[in-house]
Amino acid sequence: MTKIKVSIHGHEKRSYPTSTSASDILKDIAPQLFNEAVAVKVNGELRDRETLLMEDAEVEAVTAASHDGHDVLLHSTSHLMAQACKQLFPKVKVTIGPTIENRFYYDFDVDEPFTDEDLVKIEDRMKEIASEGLSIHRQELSRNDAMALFKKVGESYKVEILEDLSDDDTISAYSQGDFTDLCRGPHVPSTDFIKHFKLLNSAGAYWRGDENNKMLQRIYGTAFATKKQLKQYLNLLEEAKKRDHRKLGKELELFMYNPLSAGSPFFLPKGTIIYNELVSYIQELYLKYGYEEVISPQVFDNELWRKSGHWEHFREYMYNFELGGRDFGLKPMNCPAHTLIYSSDLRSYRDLPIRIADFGRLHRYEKAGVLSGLTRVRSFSQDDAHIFCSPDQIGTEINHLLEMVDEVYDVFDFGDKEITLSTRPEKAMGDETLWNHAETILKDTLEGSVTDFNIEEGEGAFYGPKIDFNVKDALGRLHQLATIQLDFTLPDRFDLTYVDEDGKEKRPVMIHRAILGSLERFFGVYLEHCAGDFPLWLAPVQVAVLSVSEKTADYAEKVGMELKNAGIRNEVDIRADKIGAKIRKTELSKTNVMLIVGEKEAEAGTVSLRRRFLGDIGSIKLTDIIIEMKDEINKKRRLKKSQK
RNA sequence: GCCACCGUAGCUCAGCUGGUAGAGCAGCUGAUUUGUAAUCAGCAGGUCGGGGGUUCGAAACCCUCCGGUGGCUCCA
Repeated sequence: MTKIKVSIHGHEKRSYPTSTSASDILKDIAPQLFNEAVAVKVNGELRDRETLLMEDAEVEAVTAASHDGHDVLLHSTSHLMAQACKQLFPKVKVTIGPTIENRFYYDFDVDEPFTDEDLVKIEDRMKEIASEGLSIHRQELSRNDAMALFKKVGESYKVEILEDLSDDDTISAYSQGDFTDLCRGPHVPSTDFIKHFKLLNSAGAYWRGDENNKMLQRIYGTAFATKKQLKQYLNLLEEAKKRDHRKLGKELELFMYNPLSAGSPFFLPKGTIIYNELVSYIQELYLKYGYEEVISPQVFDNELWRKSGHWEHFREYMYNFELGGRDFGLKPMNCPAHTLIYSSDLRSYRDLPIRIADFGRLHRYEKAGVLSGLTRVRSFSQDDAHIFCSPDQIGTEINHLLEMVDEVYDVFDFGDKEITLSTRPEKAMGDETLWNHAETILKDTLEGSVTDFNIEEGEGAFYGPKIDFNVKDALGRLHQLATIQLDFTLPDRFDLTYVDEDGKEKRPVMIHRAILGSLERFFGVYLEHCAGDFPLWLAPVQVAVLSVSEKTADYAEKVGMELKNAGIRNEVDIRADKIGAKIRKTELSKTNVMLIVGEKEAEAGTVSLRRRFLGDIGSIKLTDIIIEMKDEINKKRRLKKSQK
């Protein structure tokens, strides 16, 4: 019998007969890992634990604690759900059941949509099957055999999937008890590895995401290796619900909606203060980074949109109307307007780069079903700007932008960010040399100034490559905010030129960029990130002045007036309530600073300072606290988590 | 747009299988004059999302419209 040499990372090499399973080797070399391993990696490739080894190999135990292992567990849980579902509803047809971040789903073709009670039933059945400890087997088969197998059991979606595969593909099916599913795997060795899971919700989903296809019923669920992790994840979902910007927006009176303009938020006085602070912060940066802000029209003759290509590509999202025999469109983007500004004058290479910024209101007719809070709206504005530059200025501009993005995310306390460079797609337009030139510059610039970034080949826009920034919020969720997109087609469409050193007309490159992105969406994301606890510079009410009794009402008013004169937004509460009640009310409004004034303070000309998360701090001179607050506001300091 | 669920007072919600609406908070009025997360009492407040239908009778059942929520391929 041939022997193979196998090692488990961190352990010595040992010899085994060929066709020994990874499982047996694990058991032999590292029994403690054997118990935990949901799968193995053989020479770095993720495999079932029962994989038979045919040659020398390096084997790694994969536990559910690792990302890969968790993925295997999630995927196996989706199979378990499909099995339970088939048992309870024999008529359902299974389709696909992949894993997503911390969750899995499975789509079923079923006559009646699932009810909440159905989910409970399915979950209960899953628990039963799990505890049976059915072993999970992989079998590889030819495409024809697989087709025959799934045809026989009436799983037409699996047959459809098989039709798309080629004869050369390795085709595998996994079985557990009475359930067999077409699946690439790998899976956990048996159903009792699946202990801590929960079904979350169900929803309709089109087969292959195409609205022309049949509507399937999708069930989402999650699973973890330990009860504690599952609980943590469920807590995270709870926390997310608590700080949902729609809920906070209502509670803190920041914005509202009305059915008469669905998808278009009304910013209330408090929300408007925040919105305007965001805008003026960005305007400060425009001064620093050399941008020129403009205000451009809201409505254009559709001739503009035909020329820009929006009519062709974006028409279904545009608000259009006819007046006086002319067709008009409400602008969904600022870029065409900015090209008109650019071409309104003769431009020299000495003028470049020209950076035109615009907070113009944009309107896009989003489908009714996709509207959501501030994150998906029909009316919004962006911290939008277009940079017109020569091809050899691209690198400098990108560096400039990376610096700006860093500065902004630091102010808003977004620690981690993920950067993605998307390159030339197949249906790209524009000069290929220019594409290559630009991509090289983008790559080099990113490499020079950023520690880490992903490249997504072929994911760029048809008009140019782009860099996207995803930030992680306080709950670890990713949000795409900033984007930098090169555009090689719009300058062509509008025949934009500049006169170069050699006296010849050249084509500028256009860079679309936004840092906060949509202000509305950013507002929502940031509101959830800070859970409504705004730093002082953004807080709609920066100070609440509370009188202990009506005896000090006049003094409280005086304090409020002095704050106002110092430019500090404040509210004075002189109602005949007990101080405890006023404090409670103010705490619930998440107001950062409270100044409590009683007779002692009135006599001494001081205020008693109470800060959110810190509580009673004690008496302090009003002039001193004003200086401190002004400093905190000017420096845009934020309350650190550690201060809580 | 499509599927499911939801829409009751300003807010959060109760209202069982149909018998013509209720609580807490907020609001208003009065009393209390208060020292770091809720003082007491009284009053007022609702086309039960809109429209249509079934019924002796509809917040509840049916239809329809409006709005909201979760979703609608990071591949078997």
